[in-house]
Amino acid sequence: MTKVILTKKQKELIEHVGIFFEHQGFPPAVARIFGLLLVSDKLELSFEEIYSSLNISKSAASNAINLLLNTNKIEYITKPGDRKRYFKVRIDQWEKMIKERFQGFSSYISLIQEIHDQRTKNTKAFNSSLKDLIGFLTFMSTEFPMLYEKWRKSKK
Amino acid sequence: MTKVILTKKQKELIEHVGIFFEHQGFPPAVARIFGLLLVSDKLELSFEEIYSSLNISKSAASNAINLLLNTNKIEYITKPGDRKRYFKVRIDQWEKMIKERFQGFSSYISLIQEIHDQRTKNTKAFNSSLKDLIGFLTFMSTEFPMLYEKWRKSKK
DNA sequence: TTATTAGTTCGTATATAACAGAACTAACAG
DNA sequence: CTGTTAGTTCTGTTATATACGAACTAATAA
Repeated sequence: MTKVILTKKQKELIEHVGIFFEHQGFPPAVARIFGLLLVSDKLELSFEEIYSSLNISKSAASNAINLLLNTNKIEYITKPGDRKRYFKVRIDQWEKMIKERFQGFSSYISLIQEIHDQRTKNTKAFNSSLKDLIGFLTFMSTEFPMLYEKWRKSKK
Repeated sequence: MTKVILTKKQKELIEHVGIFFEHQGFPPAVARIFGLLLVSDKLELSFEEIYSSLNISKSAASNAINLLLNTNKIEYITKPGDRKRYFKVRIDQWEKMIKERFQGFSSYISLIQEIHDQRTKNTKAFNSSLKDLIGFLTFMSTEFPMLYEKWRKSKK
């Protein structure tokens, strides 16, 4: 029972983060583990610390951790002469996550384009709204990388 | 059985659109109905046309349509001396949908802020990455409205 | 060689989402 | 009044997601 010590506030925040990530489509246990790793004072937690701190089963923890590893949300480190793995948030990957959110646009664009292309020509106003939408999303997806550069420079 | 006539290509596209909206979190039947209304030559479809064209039950259609109405994805019109309602996509609402996508950022920001504020001060690098992330998202959420204006002007 | 540790895998229970079908309701039509 | 239409609500079924717990495995330790 190598639990991580957590204040009441931290426990509440883990639930809060958990619910947030559930809304993003993660299963409850996955979302809690991610929350724990974000909130805990200790950044690198062992398998046992994770499942015992959250009162979830080993199997649930195993599956959840593997999901988080596979989607690059977390990674693990090892220590010489220690068989355990220590899991931590891949905070370095946040840029990628944000970009993925924008990437969503491009599949949105091609879907709407596909709809537009097969539509009857008789519904002019509707088709032109679709065109508008495509135009806007295309504009956004070209502007976004520039905006990103702008921010990167302003940071220095 | 007042089915809408659909080409094979249109039927396929409805499924394609359906799967896309399933990924966005809509139930299958809801996603199909939305797909049908986007793809069909006829823009305004009656209750019966919808459920019979998609081979879904009346109850499924009723619930799905109400969900789409409640979330402003569709609306309906009526015709004098005709008790039916004719449902159509609220294409005018697409701007709002995009904005909602960005609105998501602000709740993301406040969550990360909350995590950052309660963290131990001992994990400097990690905390500073969180700060970076907050800075970037804040930057994006202020720049977005400007970008939107830029597009609107360029359109005219 | 035996025990322990660090996880994984498998079978099972539980909850819930999604839909079908039938019964129902409200409005209007004849 | 009686029937019909347009849609809703209720009940039951099925499929799937999630997690538990126990058995298992592979590596190290003693």
